Amino acid sequence: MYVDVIVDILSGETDRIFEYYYEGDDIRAGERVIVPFGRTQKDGFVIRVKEKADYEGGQIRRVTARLDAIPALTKECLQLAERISAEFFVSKAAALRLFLPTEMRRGTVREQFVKYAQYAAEDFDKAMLSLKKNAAKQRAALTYIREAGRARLNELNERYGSGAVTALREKGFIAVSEEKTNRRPYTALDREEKSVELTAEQRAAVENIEKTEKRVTLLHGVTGSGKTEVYLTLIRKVLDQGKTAILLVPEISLTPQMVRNLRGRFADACAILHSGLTPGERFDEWWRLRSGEARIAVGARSAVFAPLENVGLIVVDEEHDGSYQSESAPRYNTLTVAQYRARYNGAKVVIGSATPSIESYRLAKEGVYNLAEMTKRINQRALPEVEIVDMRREVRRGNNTVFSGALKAELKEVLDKGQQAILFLNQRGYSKSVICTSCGYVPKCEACDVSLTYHLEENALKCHYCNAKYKMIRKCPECGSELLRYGGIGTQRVVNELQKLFPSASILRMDRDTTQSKEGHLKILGEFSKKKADILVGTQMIAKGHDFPSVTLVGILDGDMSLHFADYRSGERTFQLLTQVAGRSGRAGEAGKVILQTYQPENQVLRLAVQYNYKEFYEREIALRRATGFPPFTEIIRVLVFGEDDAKTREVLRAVYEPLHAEYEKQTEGFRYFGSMKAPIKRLNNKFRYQVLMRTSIRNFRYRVMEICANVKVRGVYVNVEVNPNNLT
DNA sequence: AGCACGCCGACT
DNA sequence: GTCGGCGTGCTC
Repeated sequence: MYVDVIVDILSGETDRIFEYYYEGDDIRAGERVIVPFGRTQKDGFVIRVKEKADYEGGQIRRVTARLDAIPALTKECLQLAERISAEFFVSKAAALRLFLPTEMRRGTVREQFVKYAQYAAEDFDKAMLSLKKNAAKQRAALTYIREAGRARLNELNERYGSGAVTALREKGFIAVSEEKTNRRPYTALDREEKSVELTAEQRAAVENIEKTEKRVTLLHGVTGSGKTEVYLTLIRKVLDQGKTAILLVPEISLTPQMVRNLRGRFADACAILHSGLTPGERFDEWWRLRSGEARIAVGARSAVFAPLENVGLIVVDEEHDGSYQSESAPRYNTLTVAQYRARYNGAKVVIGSATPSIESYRLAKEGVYNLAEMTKRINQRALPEVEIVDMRREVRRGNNTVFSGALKAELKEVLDKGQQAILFLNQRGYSKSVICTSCGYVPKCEACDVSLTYHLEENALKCHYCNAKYKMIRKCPECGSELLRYGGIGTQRVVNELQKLFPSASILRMDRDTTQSKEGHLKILGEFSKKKADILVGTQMIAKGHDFPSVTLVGILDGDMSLHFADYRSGERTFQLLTQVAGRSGRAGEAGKVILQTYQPENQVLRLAVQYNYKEFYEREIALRRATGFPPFTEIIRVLVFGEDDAKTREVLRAVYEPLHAEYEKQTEGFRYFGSMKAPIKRLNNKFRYQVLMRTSIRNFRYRVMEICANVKVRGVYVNVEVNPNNLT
């Protein structure tokens, strides 16, 4: 037989089919093989098996070895990889790699075996008699193993000493066998089954989703409306039909909660896939899915590539979350991949959120997606009351700390009552926006209505979407104040100031630095929920999905910071964030309180978030997008060209720019913006970076862009094509 | 991505 | 004279 192979090399030059010969007809598409390549041996993916060869340019060489007992990739994976490669401008090898955990490729991780001792004596009494008088340990061990039938060898060794156990083995009274074990993550999260009665609204949502002919359902349910229970019910039904399911959550920090629910309901039928597992755990969980032992995959975005067959349902929880877009190569969009998989399998996709992304909600409103809504919280509990605190007034009063008077007072009360509080602040962005702390003014681009970013080298403010340059301001043009502030505040500083304010309070910090270790999120959250600390200070990672019954106060220190990110989605992100954060307060019993500190108390996005008024927010936002020409009315396409050699990189930039510009000239009216420039980060990892940025309403223009970029192949210079990137760095 | 082939500068 | 720099071409 002949096979088409994609060699596992990440280079544009080699990213095409190479043909090999295999003696025999038992080789399958989807297997991984070792093949001779030039004068080396390389790993490769068999993507097709055929009777005759097509290659006529020279000798066809033989496959050196086969790597998989069962093909690591299914037919579906192969097809999907092909589409992903075409859709996201990713090489075929890179797309194929997505389907395998890294430890599969490196081969460093093996299956783990555990030795078991088995009772093997023919006649117990005879055996006992044959033992020497002083061999008390051996007698005890033999008696034990007869009772137990079998036991782990190392456990037996510990109890009776390895000498005695070895002696029994030699006499043939016990036999030792090896068995494969699965390394299992989060064993601490196992719990008993608990069935929950669905509310009328939840039942209606389930029915709605089951009934619809549409592939995708957007489940829009307010915070606390019990979306998880709807997912679990749907998964149960899908499993009952003999199918499998994938459940995606936005971040690793959220998996434990979901795992707890799933383990309770489905025990070992669920497997976890994400980067926080140890290599051994990931390897075993992956194989449990591949072999059919586990039928539900849970995890962050990469779990959409779970090696399941016959998928009946893909759930994307918190669908608005930015982490579903892969920001580093290979770039892909999880929702798009989920839809491909669903179409292939005839499965349904359910995307859920309390604050859907503008794009998704629009598709639902237009009838492309099915829409299911849940408007009531379970237990009818009220959403917490949000108080907006005007930080400009604090500044005027001479309070230059990050805590307003109101927040301090509330914190004191919480501490006195022995309750808990969460203080939330935004991640310090890479880009610095400017805000007037006297009046809340933020400089914005006149053309794009996006916050400007301060560039130190040029001492200027720039718009990242159209490259417009503005003079840096020393004074606020609105109120003349010189009290301008750049960027955000850090968690460390907040903790320090807080400790000074409340010396006896115990404070936990949760941010990227403190959650590096394995299951670090879990540890911090665990400590906090066990009430080992009074106050938890953190960035957005604490905003998501955790339940802390005794938290009665949530403070948002810089409620408008996310509004000023240099991003057309900053309004959307802010609304989502505030809604989520507020949802952390008062989840059980007592009503919670939320304090939102801001320099722009009159801002409409904040107002609507405080009222939990998504629909009005959506109407406002979609009108704004239409007016300013941002997605979903246009697509932002960015071609990033980078390389170590500046001159060569510029040459490549020219080579893509020129044909693109010709397209632009042909249909200028289809573009909102077109230009080329240095990337906002001009040099990264020793590489010079340039970009062509465009905003166009021409449908499918991205494919034209990819076509053009695919034609430019220069060694040492890399070209990326991104559509609606989450950040422009 | 590797690896070899091939054509120009400073060394035993 | 040659050792070795990295530009270019090829891998079924």
